[in-house]
Amino acid sequence: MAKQQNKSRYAILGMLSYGSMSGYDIRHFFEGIAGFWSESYGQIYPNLNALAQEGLVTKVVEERAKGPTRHIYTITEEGRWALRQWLQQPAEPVKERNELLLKLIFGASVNQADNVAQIQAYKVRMLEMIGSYHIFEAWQQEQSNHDPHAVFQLMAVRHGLRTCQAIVEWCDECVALLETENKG
Amino acid sequence: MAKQQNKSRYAILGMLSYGSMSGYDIRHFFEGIAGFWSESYGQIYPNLNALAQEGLVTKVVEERAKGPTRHIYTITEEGRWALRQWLQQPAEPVKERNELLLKLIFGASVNQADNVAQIQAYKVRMLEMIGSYHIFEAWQQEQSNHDPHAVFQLMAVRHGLRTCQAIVEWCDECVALLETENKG
DNA sequence: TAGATCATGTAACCGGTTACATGATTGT
DNA sequence: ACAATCATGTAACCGGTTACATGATCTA
Repeated sequence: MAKQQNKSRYAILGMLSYGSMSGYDIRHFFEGIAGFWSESYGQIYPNLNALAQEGLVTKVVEERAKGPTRHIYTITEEGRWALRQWLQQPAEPVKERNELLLKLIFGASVNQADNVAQIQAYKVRMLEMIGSYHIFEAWQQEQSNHDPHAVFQLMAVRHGLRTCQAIVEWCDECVALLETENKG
Repeated sequence: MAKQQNKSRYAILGMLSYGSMSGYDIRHFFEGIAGFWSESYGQIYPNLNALAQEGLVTKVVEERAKGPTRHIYTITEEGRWALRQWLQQPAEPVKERNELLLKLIFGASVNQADNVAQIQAYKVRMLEMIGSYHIFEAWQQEQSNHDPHAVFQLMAVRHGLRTCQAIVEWCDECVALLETENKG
């Protein structure tokens, strides 16, 4: 059980529920959504073919006067059904594997400076992400309010903001912790 | 570049920097640390052998009167050096793939109730994790204060606590967001 | 004219999980 | 007697990334 997951399938299917698009478009959406999901071409194109063969999506080759040919995929009724089915299953917990945390619990093997550097770098990355989340949030707010996907995208952004902010505070706590440790 | 990572190697090496132990012990530590890292036997035992062949660890078979034989591994000086080398490299950012968030951005395809259920289940899991973090925190506080690893373990726990708490707040925000959406 | 972007795809590789096999010991 | 835990290991599988191949078009 819990075998044969292939979440890429559903990530692709879900994107096509937004509207018809190409594999290239799908890739870009996830790149833009900054953080919580990623898909590589090596996963997208083969899955798109499989999905088409199973009748969950249809494919139209768009020959254009200028620019390379685009393969536009459209979700079918069966596809929407399969997506809904998956959406209703409880999301399985993320198996985290946080390298920073792993390095930190072995922190006794290195200097305090090494540990602080590691934490500071993490904090910088979080601040950068907060910045891009803010940009997305602002951009999204001034978009059409009638977009049914808007609320859900806002949720994703808020998730990123809240967790990143929590981690920034945690970074400060850690550095303080190391400093008192060194003094006492 | 960035190829050939195999973080399991270093997770194992790091554990052995705490003290000599068996593959079974290593597995259990990560299970207990609740959340931020996991290792399976299918990864531990082969890696332990490879590490031994490279001279980064040594192996002693402990024949016991009672109970199965244990293979106790000890980190060598070369092993400590390799570990330190890795610890000093900046931790590469976690590639998140959060299924809950993925499901949520496709939330327009299902009922409000489905989305709320998904979020509530997530919240429950977070509250459970907060509970186990609190237990670990309390247990750890009353342990020997002279353990050089204690601060670092505390950091890991604090990380878990802060992020989980942030997510709990986020869950409430999301449910509120959905409710106003439905009314307005 | 060189480099970035658009666009599709495949092959190789690999980290990691799951499931299975085996067997002793301890607790109920 | 049965289940759980202790303990080590392997084989199969697979999801996913990286790197490579190809070629058009747009821009500096």
